Amino acid sequence: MTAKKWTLKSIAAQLGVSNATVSNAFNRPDQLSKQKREEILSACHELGYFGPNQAARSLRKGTFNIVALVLPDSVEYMVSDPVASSFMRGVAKELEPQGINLLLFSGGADNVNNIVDFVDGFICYGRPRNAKLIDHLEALNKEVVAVDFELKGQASVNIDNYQAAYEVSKQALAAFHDAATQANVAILGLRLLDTDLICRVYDHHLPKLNTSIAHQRLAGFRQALQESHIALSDDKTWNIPESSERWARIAAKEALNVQPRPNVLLCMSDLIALAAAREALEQGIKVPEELKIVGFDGIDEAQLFNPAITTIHQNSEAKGQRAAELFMSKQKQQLILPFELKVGQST
Amino acid sequence: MTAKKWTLKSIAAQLGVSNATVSNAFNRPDQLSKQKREEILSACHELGYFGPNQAARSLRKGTFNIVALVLPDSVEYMVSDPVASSFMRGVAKELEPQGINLLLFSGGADNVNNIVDFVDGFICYGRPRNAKLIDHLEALNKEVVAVDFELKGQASVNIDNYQAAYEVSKQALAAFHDAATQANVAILGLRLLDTDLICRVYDHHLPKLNTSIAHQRLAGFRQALQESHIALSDDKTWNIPESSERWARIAAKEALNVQPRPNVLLCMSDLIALAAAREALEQGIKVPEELKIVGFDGIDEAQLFNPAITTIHQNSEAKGQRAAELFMSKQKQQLILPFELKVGQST
DNA sequence: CTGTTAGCGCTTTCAC
DNA sequence: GTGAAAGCGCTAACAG
Repeated sequence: MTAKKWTLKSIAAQLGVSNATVSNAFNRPDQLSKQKREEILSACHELGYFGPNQAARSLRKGTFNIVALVLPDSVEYMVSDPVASSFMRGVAKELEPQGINLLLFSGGADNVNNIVDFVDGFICYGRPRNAKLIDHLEALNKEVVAVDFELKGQASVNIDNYQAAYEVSKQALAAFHDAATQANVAILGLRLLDTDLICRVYDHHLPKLNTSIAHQRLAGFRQALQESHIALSDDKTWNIPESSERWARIAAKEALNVQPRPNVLLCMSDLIALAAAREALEQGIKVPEELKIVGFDGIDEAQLFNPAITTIHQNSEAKGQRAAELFMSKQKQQLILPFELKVGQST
Repeated sequence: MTAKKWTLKSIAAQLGVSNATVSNAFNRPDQLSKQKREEILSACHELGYFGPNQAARSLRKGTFNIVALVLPDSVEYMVSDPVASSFMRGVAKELEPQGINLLLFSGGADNVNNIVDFVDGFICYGRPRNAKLIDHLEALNKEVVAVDFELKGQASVNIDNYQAAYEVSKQALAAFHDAATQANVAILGLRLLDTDLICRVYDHHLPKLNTSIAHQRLAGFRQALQESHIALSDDKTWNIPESSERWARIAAKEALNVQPRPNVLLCMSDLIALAAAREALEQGIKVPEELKIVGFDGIDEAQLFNPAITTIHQNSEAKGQRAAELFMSKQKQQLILPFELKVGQST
């Protein structure tokens, strides 16, 4: 016996009251006596009417209790990244108690037309891969919070990636200060280029540095190198399209095969640093004696690794919470969150 | 200049055609000439009308292109689990190309009222923590796919957890076959009990074994022990509420402090097995010589660990894909997926 | 406190 | 091919 499909109207008729009364019973307790309200609610429960249809309600009110979480790329890329996961956890932690649900959306899409009419707004985690989508989001007439990048006229949450990268590379280079050996640096970059390829990033490939985290970090690395008078030839920077063990291994192999072999690896994520460290150890290269490695993010696995990876720790969960708060407050603020240099045994 | 907010009606007026014509231009190409259609579409684009409002359209049609992914517990618990993430990746991989979006929903909720009117159905990853929700989902008049558990009258995707647990524990016990030493087994269980506590699972705590994966695995472990004539006293099984390093460590500590110390640890997830292995190594216990450890799931990290964890590998991504396929096909099938015993160095 | 009603933006049937 | 109109299920304003 499939339950009869009630509507507010039909249930009102059944109960012998007007539909406004039923609506009020569910939405505006102050509009009717407490007793009547409970009478109605329990009668509805009895009959199997669980409240006003949310789609219709939303159409009327224009609010949805759904927030779209826009991921940098397709949903499937993202979920494997522990940093992104922590971020999501933070967002959910803040939104769930408010009865707000999360809709996952791919940053690879051209536009948000399919979902824009179902959501109250967007939290955008990282610069979407599809540039069209960015324009679209800027033009949008809905609440938007950008995380780890900036969106004209919209709120944002960031850390100072430039400064963080600067500090962590300083740390990596410190050992060479008074030593006989010269630092020989390679950079394993994450999404420096808009491509799916693992490849070297020659200067002529690289567009003008923008506000993406990859470019900011690169600028920080370079600044540190420059201050230490260390040259970085333009065939010593790699692009990795995705923060995964497999891809990072390949890039690490390439970098470690260069002669003379680099003795410093600046990595744009801990996952990359870990992969590089594993590769090095497998090749019998001693870390940190023969090779110093730094990462970025501060994931648990990198701290548990032996040697623990020197890195920039950022609290992704807190970042998610702040982003959600910002979303709900509707303030168009630009938040800069703190980070922390964590010195491990890998430098 | 915020774009004027067009509606189908207003745009039709603007273009001097009827609203049916505009609607058809977007939804039913066969209802008007190709030329007229393109005329209309490009005029709309020009004016900044991106197509019919999806909320209104859904209200009318009753379809949404949104699927709710119901997680076992709050969204924040789940995202950190690599197995769950792979599953999600599989689902997304299948749904995204179809233009179907994923709405995340917490299995801790009482009911799906807040979202049921926005989605075409539910993919339910693991038995929801809240039992009320389960009843609700069974009664629902929408497409539902249950994963890693069963839901009366609904489609489902599973592996044979009982058999898998049986096989992996056989493997753990193999070494004791002709050896002088007796196997001394402890079980680190995942969500055996409906509680947030880390605690021993005495027989009188444990409800009748049900179809949840934890109970199925426990039954498989026990069967293997029984066949090998190994007693398992009822104070040697632990409940861990969540598959995380931190919680698992605590349980592992407890288990390893028991005198005489167990020499076999049957763990219900790789994350737990990893935590146990780390704890053991820190205590100077040799794995596998003094302690054999097996896990469950087959995550990368456990394979990269030294010693590699013996485990049951299941392809979570494929599981997600199959679940999504099943959802779209609307068949009420019960799928059983294969698994694979992976023998590492931990046994 | 209750009942009536307009209308959120759309799809679809029906007559033209 | 087009246009008029009903209605998806609801909320909120308004009059009683």
